[in-house]
Amino acid sequence: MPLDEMNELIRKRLAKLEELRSEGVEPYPARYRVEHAVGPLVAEYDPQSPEALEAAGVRVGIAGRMMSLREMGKTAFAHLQDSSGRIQIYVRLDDVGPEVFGRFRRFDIGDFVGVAGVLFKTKTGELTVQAETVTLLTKSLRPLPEKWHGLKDRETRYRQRYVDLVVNQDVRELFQLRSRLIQVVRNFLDARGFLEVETPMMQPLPGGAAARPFKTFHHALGIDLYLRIAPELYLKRLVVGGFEKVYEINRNFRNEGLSSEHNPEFTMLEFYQAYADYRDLMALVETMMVHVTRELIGETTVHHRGADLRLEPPFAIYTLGEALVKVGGLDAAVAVEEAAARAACAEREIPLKGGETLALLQGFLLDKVVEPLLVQPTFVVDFPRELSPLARSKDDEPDVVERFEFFLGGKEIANAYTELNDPLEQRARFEQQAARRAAGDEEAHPMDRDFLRALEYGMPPAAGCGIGIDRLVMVLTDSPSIRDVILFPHMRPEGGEEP
RNA sequence: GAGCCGGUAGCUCAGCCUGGUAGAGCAGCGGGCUUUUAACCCGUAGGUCGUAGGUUCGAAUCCUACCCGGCUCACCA
Repeated sequence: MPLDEMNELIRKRLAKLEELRSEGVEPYPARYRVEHAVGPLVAEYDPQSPEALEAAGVRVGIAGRMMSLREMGKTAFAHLQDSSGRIQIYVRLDDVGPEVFGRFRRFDIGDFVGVAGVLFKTKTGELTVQAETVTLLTKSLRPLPEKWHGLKDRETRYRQRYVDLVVNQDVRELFQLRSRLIQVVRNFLDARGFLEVETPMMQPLPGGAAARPFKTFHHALGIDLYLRIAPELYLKRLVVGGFEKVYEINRNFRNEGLSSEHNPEFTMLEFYQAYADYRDLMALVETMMVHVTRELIGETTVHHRGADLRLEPPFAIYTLGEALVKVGGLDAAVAVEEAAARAACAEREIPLKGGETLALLQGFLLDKVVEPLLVQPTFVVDFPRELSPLARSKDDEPDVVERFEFFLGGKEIANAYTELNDPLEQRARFEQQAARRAAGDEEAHPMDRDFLRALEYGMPPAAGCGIGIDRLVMVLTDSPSIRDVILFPHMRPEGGEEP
């Protein structure tokens, strides 16, 4: 038995389990008829007066995990928790009889219990189920963390999220909010005629972003495959195919460092709209952000790291150059001169290898200097073409692309651009990237001939946008680490564990 | 990858500086208590002090290496 730590507490519970079993009580019954969820019961009956409750004689049947226990000789109080809430139960020898009461005395905190009984209010006014019978539904063998201080150890909380969820209500609520966020976003896009699609997460060529991919091998085909770093090139193929509004919400995988803002797999929303440009998507993102915030927070102000984020349109818009100078407080020359940008990087102790272009230096400065300052909702537009191999240039300024990034709470939340749909131009961009790759830049975008073929058939003018769901949840829930918004964040495996 | 901080009972923590062989609360166990709610009262049990070495008569405590986690930095355009 893999109960590795056969400590005294677990042995005691195993002994109780065997006792109950020997008395004919099945400690792991297959099913139980649950009549009521706890939350709605509390909502409906807690406002009622004790007298009204008694007169009504409301019979209920509930089930849940026992989270506390106060035994008093011939009676006991406990709290039962189900996914909708928590309610007190009152078990009395005279009500349930000696046999059931004797069994109940061997129930433990953490056990799943079914209770049938009548609602009443205690002296202190707490809505309570006076049990007529109690049924063991699952015997718990491991003790839960302490009732008062709970589970605080971050490592245990992340590794054993199931315990974290049992014990910490705020954690349950956070992940419920995350789920609702995705639902709200789906509804938002569905209502505007977008089609949700699924594209490959295993790709022969990892494209659509610049990042190191995870590599795997398909035995039957005898080929290497890469876990996708972005769905972009497949979603655009669908626009070629005639789906004018598409989106996908799912995981991207990047084989890079872990930090409070990076998990190797993370959730992206990407959406594409034909006949729209990046300005149209800016308006859409602005509307979406306000809508999502209202739906989830109930107002348009979000408290995040001590600041009040006001999600009220119109959001600020800066060009990259303006952001560097006006927000970042950098010398105006960094907008146009490589030497000035280089000097600014050196001043901020941003490590350089030498030979960086103005565009690359500006990218560094945006990330390091400006991004943390973009706390209120802000769009930054006009990125150098060099940093955006899949984006369309501006007609009057070919070295700049029609692109925006959206920042909130000092984090990059969204990245969008008018898509490059000129197949000849796209081929030339890929060739530039290939040259960089040949020069040793492993993150230069790979040449994707099938994608070019698709563009050659013709992709209508379109714009696309990616939104980092994890980071958005971090902002909305004021979470300091991405691990707090991912149910099972990646960690180094524990040593000596079974498969 | 580097620096700093942490790892002691199931959980939350103290003890470490100033070495003498481990403590509290909760949870557990036994007893009492038929409206308690951090229930209460009496009693009781529970530990490879992250791992492995070293120094020492003696190590949770000092030293070294390693493991795991957190934070910061680097990396991540």
